[in-house]
Amino acid sequence: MPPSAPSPDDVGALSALLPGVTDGVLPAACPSRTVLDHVTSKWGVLVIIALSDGTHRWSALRRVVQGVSEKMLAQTLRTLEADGLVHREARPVVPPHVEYRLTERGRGLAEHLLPLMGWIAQNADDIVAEAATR
Amino acid sequence: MPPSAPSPDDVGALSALLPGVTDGVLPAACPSRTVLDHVTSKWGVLVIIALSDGTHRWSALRRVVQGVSEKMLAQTLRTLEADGLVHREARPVVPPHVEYRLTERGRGLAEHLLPLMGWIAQNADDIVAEAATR
DNA sequence: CAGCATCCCGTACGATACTG
DNA sequence: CAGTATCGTACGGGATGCTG
Repeated sequence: MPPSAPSPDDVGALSALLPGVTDGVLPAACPSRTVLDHVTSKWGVLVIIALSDGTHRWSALRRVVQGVSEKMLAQTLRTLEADGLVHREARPVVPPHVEYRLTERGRGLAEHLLPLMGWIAQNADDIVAEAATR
Repeated sequence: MPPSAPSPDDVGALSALLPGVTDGVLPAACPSRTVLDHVTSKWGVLVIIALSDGTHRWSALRRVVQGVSEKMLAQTLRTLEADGLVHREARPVVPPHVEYRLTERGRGLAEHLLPLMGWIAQNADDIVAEAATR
């Protein structure tokens, strides 16, 4: 298969929609894919959403993000922390008191996730109702 | 919001950020969670992004969304189709010719995913570089 | 070309128990 | 209170082969 085959279809307008981001293709092994996987991990979006209104303690996060296990909450927070999206602050008191909040970078991301969540919440009822009929 | 209101951290300002969406909690079993799971499934975001610049054939999608297997591409497309986000059109010719495009609803969703992808693409290098040092 | 069926494996995930 | 440690399983998801 000749790599020079100029097909007007496969080199779409993606590059125009995501300027400087793609050359008409979404590469498998690239930093964007890694970050996307972290963010769209099972609990990533929900944790970031939960933190977008300010600082929360571990126990508060467990209550807000309903259904998350201790293990997964910890793992998700570790990943987001390593990515510089979440800041962890532990106060050396007894009993322990640990707070989590978004970093500057995390807030930048949340600015995109909040509208997305809003859209989903507005359309979810219609979508699942429709999907149930098939 | 009146400052006199005793907001003890667990009833956060989430409700204000996502008006009418949450009462300070992100419920486990609800339509929003279902749709979120569909969209943030491993290939959901990428397929929608790939379709945001117009109609694409099956084979084109496989080329654009690099790394996706036939099975997962099919499964993702079925789910998105059932959710009314993607439209499938098969032309009864030999050999088969099947086209996919976003529905109106799907375009509404893409309007939120594109900026998100843009942000990720811009920040991914820094994030991955930083995360590697830990 | 577009895709389903089948097999099979790794790991993501949850439940439980334990600790600083 | 805020986690780790350990274990077991379900399921996501890849590889292959077959079909309309």
